Amino acid sequence: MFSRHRLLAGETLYRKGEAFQVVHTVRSGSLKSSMTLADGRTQVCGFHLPGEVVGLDGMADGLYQTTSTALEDTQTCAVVYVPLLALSQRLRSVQQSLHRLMGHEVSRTQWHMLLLGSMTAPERLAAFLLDLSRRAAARGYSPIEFNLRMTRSDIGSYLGIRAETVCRVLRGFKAMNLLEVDARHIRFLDLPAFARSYSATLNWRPAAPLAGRCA
Amino acid sequence: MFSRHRLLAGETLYRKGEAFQVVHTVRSGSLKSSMTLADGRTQVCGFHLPGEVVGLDGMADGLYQTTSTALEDTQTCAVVYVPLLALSQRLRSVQQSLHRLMGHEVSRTQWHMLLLGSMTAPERLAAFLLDLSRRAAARGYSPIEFNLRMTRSDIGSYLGIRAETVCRVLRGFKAMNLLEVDARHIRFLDLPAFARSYSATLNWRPAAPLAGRCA
DNA sequence: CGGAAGATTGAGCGTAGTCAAACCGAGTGG
DNA sequence: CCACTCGGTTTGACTACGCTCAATCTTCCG
Repeated sequence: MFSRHRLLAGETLYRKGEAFQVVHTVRSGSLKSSMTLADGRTQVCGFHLPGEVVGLDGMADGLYQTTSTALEDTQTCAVVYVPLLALSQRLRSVQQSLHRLMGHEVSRTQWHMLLLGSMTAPERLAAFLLDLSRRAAARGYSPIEFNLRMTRSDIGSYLGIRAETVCRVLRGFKAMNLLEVDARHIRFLDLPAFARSYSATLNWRPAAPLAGRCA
Repeated sequence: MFSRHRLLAGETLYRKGEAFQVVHTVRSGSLKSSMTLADGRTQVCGFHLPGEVVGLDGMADGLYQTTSTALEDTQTCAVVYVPLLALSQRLRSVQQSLHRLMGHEVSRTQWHMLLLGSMTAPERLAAFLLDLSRRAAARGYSPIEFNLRMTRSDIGSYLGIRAETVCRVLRGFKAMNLLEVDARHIRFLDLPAFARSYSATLNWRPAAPLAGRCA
């Protein structure tokens, strides 16, 4: 029912269209999941950090809808879906975890629709950074200082803006003394103030990790 | 376990923050679900037609994340969640339907992220119209001719553009002899051609309705 | 009939996109 | 150890798509 996976940066965990057999929990490293249009335009749908769950989008009709790619050396724990289903029929707690997880996936993507449909570029980037900050804190790391694991293009795609715009907006934040940016390292100079000025963008909290451990 | 609800245009089925108790299937009429930012900007997250299911976003943590509003006189069938859970533990088919439904909700919103993040205004509107066309067909109505139940503002919000842009793009389609627009009535003049020219935007298919009937 | 909400259209503007060049850092191989 | 390459990042100049604001028109109800 459980198995380990090891990926190098750039390798895929699964691809759009593959048969959905397992969901994964991230043990270390990080992933992005993305969709692609016929003409090559792609949209990053999410970034996945340790403790989080990937692959639920395959549940709709047994085929993955996105492609999941490692951003760095990454280890996951694959959980086979069919026995998980059976287990959730016997154990109410498993059923509940599974439903909460899926519910969170729904509300996370809905919240992201709000971001993509209604926010300006600086608001999007602020929401993104605050989200990463919170997720870092949730895993026991500093919320005011962390490294981005993804490229500017990935960030831009995720936020519906261009990589160049990501650069310019970061420069803007820097100029306003809101944060320090050194390549992929981010440090907030006054996180509460930053959060306050973009509080409208601060609205969503991460899901609790799947109960139970990797075998 | 089941109960009927009747709404007039503009009335809400549930509001963000309310306790999640039930999911609804739409029996007649139509609804929109939306999220709102602190400063009043809103994002329409979806439109819901007869046969479709509303309210799954409450599953994340027991509170609805969106507000669901009737676009016209509407009837729904409410299904109480707790007994539904119990039922899904006994009947594999119910469990399966529920999971597929949630999976579809995930992939629908992911697909919409792609639209909001990567497509131009005409592409978005084309995707929207083609989606409505397909859903009309799925319910046994003409895919080439139908009435919009929502305002231009709602469409714009849903697509991440302004109502004025919706008008202008519709006028553009009209000028290209792709379709006729009379207020809220849409008629495709050559649906296959239209679908072909915007095939990149055509990528998602609707969920099967929830098995079983309203008591 | 009158009022309100929605739809349409136009003019002008601004945010973010495009294109292109320079820069940087990490690997690789001579 | 340095030169070279290659992806990724940064910056600038210019453009354009879609937004804003405002006026007008239409439709729908009370």
